[in-house]
Amino acid sequence: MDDQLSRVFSALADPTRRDMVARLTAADATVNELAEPYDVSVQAVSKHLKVLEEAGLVSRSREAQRRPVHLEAEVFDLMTKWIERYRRRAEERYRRLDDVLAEMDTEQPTPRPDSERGAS
Amino acid sequence: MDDQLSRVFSALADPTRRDMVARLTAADATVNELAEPYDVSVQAVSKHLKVLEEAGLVSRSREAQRRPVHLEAEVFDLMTKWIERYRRRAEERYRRLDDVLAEMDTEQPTPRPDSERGAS
DNA sequence: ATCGTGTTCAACCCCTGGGTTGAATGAGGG
DNA sequence: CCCTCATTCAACCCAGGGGTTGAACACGAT
Repeated sequence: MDDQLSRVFSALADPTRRDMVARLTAADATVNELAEPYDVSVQAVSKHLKVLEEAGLVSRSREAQRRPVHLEAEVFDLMTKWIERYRRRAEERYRRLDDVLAEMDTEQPTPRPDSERGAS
Repeated sequence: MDDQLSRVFSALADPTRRDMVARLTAADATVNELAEPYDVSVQAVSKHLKVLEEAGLVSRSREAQRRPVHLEAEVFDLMTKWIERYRRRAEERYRRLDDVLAEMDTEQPTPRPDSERGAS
């Protein structure tokens, strides 16, 4: 778990953390406020927040003794970009496949113009 | 790890699996083909595929001895929907915040019309 | 200085995840 | 029928994740 994208996906793989993110879209909150609905210890929630913070999904300021948690929406774009990029490719491929299938009604051999690759 | 959203996020939290998905947008592939670039055993890759399959990201048909792996792009929408939903809320909140800040130049008390919640 | 509240650190437990190797199964091809 | 290739199952190892409890730390209030 080193790159940011891994951290973000991993952070959101946990239902509790997703719920926290969901709640933070409504308003900033403190650790204790966030912990209240779940029946786990405050420390556990603090750990969850650490994960979200290291993923860049959340930031914390200091305000008296409290450390309000604030959602950072920009990181969502990182995921969206990754997802859209490959979904687009996949769909494009299906489009090509349709073309191929359409051609197969008329022509025969249809070689394999195997396309470019891309890593994460 | 029970619900599908968790499985999808969790599946994509692994760089190797993301890379497989990326490569599968170009063309279907067999387990061995997929395993080739990585220096892990074929069994390990087979396990990765199982994870992707259980997340619904991938399907496998049978073609002679081979079991070509095929990307299922629809599941991406599940994530996109979740992400967009909460990003939208977050942005809307910022918009409201701007309004509040603008009002603070003129008025004083500004109560807290705390908004609705939503779970995963 | 002291207390109380909010938050985090530390040590520990247990279970899952990703990796390994070795053997089993499936499905043509000789 | 037997061999070979592709894939999966099984057993195991080790690191890390999520949970716990108990102590420490950081402030504000008294």
